[in-house]
Amino acid sequence: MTKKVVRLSDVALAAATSAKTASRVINGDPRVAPETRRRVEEAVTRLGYRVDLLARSLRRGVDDTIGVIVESIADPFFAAVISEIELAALRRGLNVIVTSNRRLPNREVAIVDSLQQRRVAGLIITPHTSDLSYLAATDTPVVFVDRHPRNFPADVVTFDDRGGARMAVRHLLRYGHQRVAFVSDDLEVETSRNRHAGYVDALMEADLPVAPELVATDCADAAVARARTCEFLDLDEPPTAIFSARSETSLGVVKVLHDRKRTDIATVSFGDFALADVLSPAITVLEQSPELLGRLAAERLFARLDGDHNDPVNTVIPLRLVPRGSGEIVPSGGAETVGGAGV
Amino acid sequence: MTKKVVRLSDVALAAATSAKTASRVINGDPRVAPETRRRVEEAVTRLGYRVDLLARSLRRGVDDTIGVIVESIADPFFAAVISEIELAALRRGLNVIVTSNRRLPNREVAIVDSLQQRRVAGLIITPHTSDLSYLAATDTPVVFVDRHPRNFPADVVTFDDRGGARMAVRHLLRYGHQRVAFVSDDLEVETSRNRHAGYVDALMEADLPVAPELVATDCADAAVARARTCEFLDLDEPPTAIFSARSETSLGVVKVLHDRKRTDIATVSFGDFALADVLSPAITVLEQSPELLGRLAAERLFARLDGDHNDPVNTVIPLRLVPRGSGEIVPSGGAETVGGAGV
DNA sequence: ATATCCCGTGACAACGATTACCTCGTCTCA
DNA sequence: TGAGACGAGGTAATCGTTGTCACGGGATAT
Repeated sequence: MTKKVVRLSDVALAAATSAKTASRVINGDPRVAPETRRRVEEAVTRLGYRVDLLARSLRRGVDDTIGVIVESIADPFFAAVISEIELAALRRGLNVIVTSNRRLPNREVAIVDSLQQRRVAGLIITPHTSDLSYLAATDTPVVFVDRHPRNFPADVVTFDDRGGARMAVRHLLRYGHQRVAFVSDDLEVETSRNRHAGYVDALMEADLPVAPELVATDCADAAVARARTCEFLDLDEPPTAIFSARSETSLGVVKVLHDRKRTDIATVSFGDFALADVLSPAITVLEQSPELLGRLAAERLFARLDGDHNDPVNTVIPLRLVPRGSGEIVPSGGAETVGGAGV
Repeated sequence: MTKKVVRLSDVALAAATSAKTASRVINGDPRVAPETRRRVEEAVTRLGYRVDLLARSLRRGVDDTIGVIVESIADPFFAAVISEIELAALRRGLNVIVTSNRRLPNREVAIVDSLQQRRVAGLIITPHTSDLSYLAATDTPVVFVDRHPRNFPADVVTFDDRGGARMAVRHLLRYGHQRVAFVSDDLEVETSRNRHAGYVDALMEADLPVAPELVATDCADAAVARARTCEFLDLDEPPTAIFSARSETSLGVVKVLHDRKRTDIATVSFGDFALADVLSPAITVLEQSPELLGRLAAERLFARLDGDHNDPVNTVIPLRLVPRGSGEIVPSGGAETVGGAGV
């Protein structure tokens, strides 16, 4: 029933040498006589020997694995990040263990612990809300992506959330909008907070008030974003433009605008998404490359693995506004209707 | 610099007992005196002890981990599958190692080996093209998802690809289409093959010929699908309907139809995708639930882990056609134009 | 000619936890 | 009262691999 697993000692026996020498061959140690090497290699292939990575890692003290923690694996944004990290790891011969915190703070800590208990070589984390500062006392290299960790300095790779949001809202204002709505996730999440700040920045610059009824910061998913967008449209003075701070929420906003045939309302999305360019109007987006985020994070981590002991590095990726139509719509209806041409 | 890690023996020492007893407490063995248990627990928290999972797994012979292999982590379909598997694993206290084969046959085998070398408790695999039949001789439980393995029986969870495709094409034929194009990935991939078979089934039933110029089976991604769709439209006798066998290709098809303002061409997509219901016309799809696929696969694997030794089970998930508009468009232009009303 | 060094090799311990197997009282029931 | 059962706990072996150290012998240095 249970197959007997081939051990290194079996190989050694078959090759008429010691386990240690067999180990040398396996690990490419040059100090082995050609003839001996040949015998070991022959035995390895004949017996179908394969290293027990658990035993090796236990002995070595570290595992050839990096742990990645994101918020949700199913989110296309994080999926792309992960995929890129995996590719980078593959090139370096490292395995990747992916986990998601699902926004549960205690799970976040549990995952980090569990990965450390596996002796991962390094970690790439999208921090949620937990205080992970105890990681600083550990010798596990950690790189944070998309958000900063709380209470301690570390390598971080983020987007220019605030600047990007400011740019997006400025863009809308330039087209004459006065009532720009803001849709985002909870401000507890750093990215949302920063994007909100950028939104406020742009309004302040233009001496426009921040209208509370136009700010929805509880959109954890597209469904909530839909509901909030409906509420916006039902206001006495509805917004003439909507800035969605996340592609997930953009899906909700766009859905409602189309259902209600209110595609006269301008829209800019923080983050591109599939088909954004196919809709009519096509959606103007702030393009952020999750692939780049993943790649830079992996590079940073690898540098640490290679012994880089310099101060933490803060990498900020700039964003690009891609005008496609929805963000270049000029205001109509609303307040203007009163004294204007009407519909 | 390097932190000294707390070992079980340190805990035992602090609790004035033996490593074995400390181990008993850690593992919830009931045969420990309350007082001793308390001392150990106190020592554990005070010293911040955490099990070395590598050592534990080495000794136990298996790791509390399941390995998942998909084609691409970035693909929303697989991302959803993975996410669901991870959730199921979480509930069972198992870790998940996710890897992608990236369609490289040799990488596929390498990954399986590497996971086995980690002594994973089980595997969930989307097989690509490699012969993995050697897994049958292993005692690692394996569940295949989305496709069947080559050359050996095993637990498999798939969708009703052929039946679904047949249903979709029948649906189009019912609306009067005579020239239905087929867009898919390489037929080397089993799902594509089955969906193509379903397409042929439906045409044969209706005594319609399979026109080679309307069949594109090389669409590995949306970009190729776009190119092929363009070619379709440029034919002397273009199709009046397109059946896209994968949501990834659907993105390409839809993009071209919109760019060229040819939304008069009917479309059905195998697989739903974000915003499919927002486009105009909204896209008629065969709804397949990657979440369900993931859940069922996990359940199957867990059953095996729990000692189920019955014959392999073949689970086929039925599909549902969701009419949204694009699949209910009646033919126009093309051959009809000759004797018809014209545009 | 003797000391030194390197090469190829192997014996042995250690990585950290668990399992198999005992010991030693105390309790229960005949 | 004696025998077995049971509870609590300990000792030593083991999981498979690799780092440490030692060793014999030929080559090189002095």
